[in-house]
Amino acid sequence: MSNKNIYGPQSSYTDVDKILVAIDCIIFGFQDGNLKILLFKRKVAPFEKEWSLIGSFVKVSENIKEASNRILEEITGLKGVYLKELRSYGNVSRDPGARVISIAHYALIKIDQFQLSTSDEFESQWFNMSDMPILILDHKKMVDDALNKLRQKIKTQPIGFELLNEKFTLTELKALYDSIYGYTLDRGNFRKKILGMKILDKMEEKDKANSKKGAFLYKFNEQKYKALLEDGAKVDFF
Amino acid sequence: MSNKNIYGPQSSYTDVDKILVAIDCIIFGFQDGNLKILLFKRKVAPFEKEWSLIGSFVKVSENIKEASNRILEEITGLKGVYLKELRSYGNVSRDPGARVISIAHYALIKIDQFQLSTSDEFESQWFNMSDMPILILDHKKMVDDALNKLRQKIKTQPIGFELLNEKFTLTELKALYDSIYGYTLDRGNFRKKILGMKILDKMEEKDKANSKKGAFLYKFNEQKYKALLEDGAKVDFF
DNA sequence: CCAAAAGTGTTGCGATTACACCCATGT
DNA sequence: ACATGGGTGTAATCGCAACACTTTTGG
Repeated sequence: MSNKNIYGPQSSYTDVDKILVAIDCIIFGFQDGNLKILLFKRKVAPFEKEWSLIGSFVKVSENIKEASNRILEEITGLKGVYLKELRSYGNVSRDPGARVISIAHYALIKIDQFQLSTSDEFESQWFNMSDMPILILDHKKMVDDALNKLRQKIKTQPIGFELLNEKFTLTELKALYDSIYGYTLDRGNFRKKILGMKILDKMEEKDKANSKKGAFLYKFNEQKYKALLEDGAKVDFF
Repeated sequence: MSNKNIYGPQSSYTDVDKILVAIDCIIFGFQDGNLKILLFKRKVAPFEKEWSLIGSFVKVSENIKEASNRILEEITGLKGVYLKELRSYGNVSRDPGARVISIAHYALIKIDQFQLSTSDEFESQWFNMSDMPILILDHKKMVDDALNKLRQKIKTQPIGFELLNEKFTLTELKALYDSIYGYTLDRGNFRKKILGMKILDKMEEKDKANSKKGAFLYKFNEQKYKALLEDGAKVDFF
């Protein structure tokens, strides 16, 4: 058995293959009770007029984290967006144009604070998860994987707030969970549990957009949440 | 704002950077009640005689999954090993030798079925997690991340069995969880819960290695486990 | 006979579920 | 006054942690 390809005596940095590395972003948003995804229509061949995720190649001189943030900022104009690595997609044949390894990332965006790039270079559109168009390459698989990751992660980490405005009602928060999970939680139990965690600050104001009575607005309190974790409490959202 | 770097009209496959892509493997094992990791001593500069993970560069002609399996087979001689992507490590300065993006993978191995490669090209050794040596580059970070991933994943997926022989005692299984979590579970509650799931088949034989009375051997039954999932049961190990 | 590991039983508490019920208010 | 969404209360149930108890057998 030869170990020729493993790091070791024979290995060097000069006689090995270099490969194109890309970042593709699954951008999630939430509006009107629906989880949404931001997609882009390609204006040139190949795949002209087809829908896809947004992405870019990684430069030799930039970190992966820098590359992913660069893309998101160029598209949304927002800095400090919630952005995490999903996983890599590295099949030889995944992109007929060239051997490209894509490291997919997913982002959670507050749609209200977001406005599409004024540049008209790209045609972009928010889609409900339920009526997404066909996507190029393996982008559909990336979206499916990202949604599963989101479902899993939102159970144990307070990331739902990344999709809502700073101030939100409990009804909105529950609607967010409902739309991500794809089924309906119990109203009463939801508010008891979430309020019981004491990581939300109640505002004075009410939001009367959806009811005559009006619903109190809340803010996520990161300090209280971190204090919880320090205490070694097991934090489980729904 | 320029979108020059984003996929689009100006983008092409020819005028962008190519980068070295590597796989590094965190190889876990379990023996004598201890979670262990397989490390390798480099025999040449740079980092001569220092400990590191095993790895290799990805070839243009091979899928990432193929590359990771190739590495593991060359080292362990085993096929079909449990092997999953951890995440990518892509800082520009992580490897002083060159810009290398590493996609770390972690493997779970049944140590008893494993024997070190007869080749003496590499010096390798199993270490308890508690007395690992200093590792090169960002390999320590990779190991820490892999351990956290393992702790998290073993709570919801039946992957512990990958580290044990096909037949094992409940005491061994509990010791595995203990060593991964770093604290001790209650004996009685552990066996009640795991047996209650009905995904283990009890053998006729007993293992008398660790007690006069002898402990029954069990096998993981994948079919029963999958049936559980089909039923939509929420499966939680400890 | 007794130490030591394997295996079983019991009890109480806290979290979760599935509801039912009140509140405020714009039309 | 009533429909509608907001907000609260409660009883039954489940799961789990803690801990005590029994069984087996080699030395």
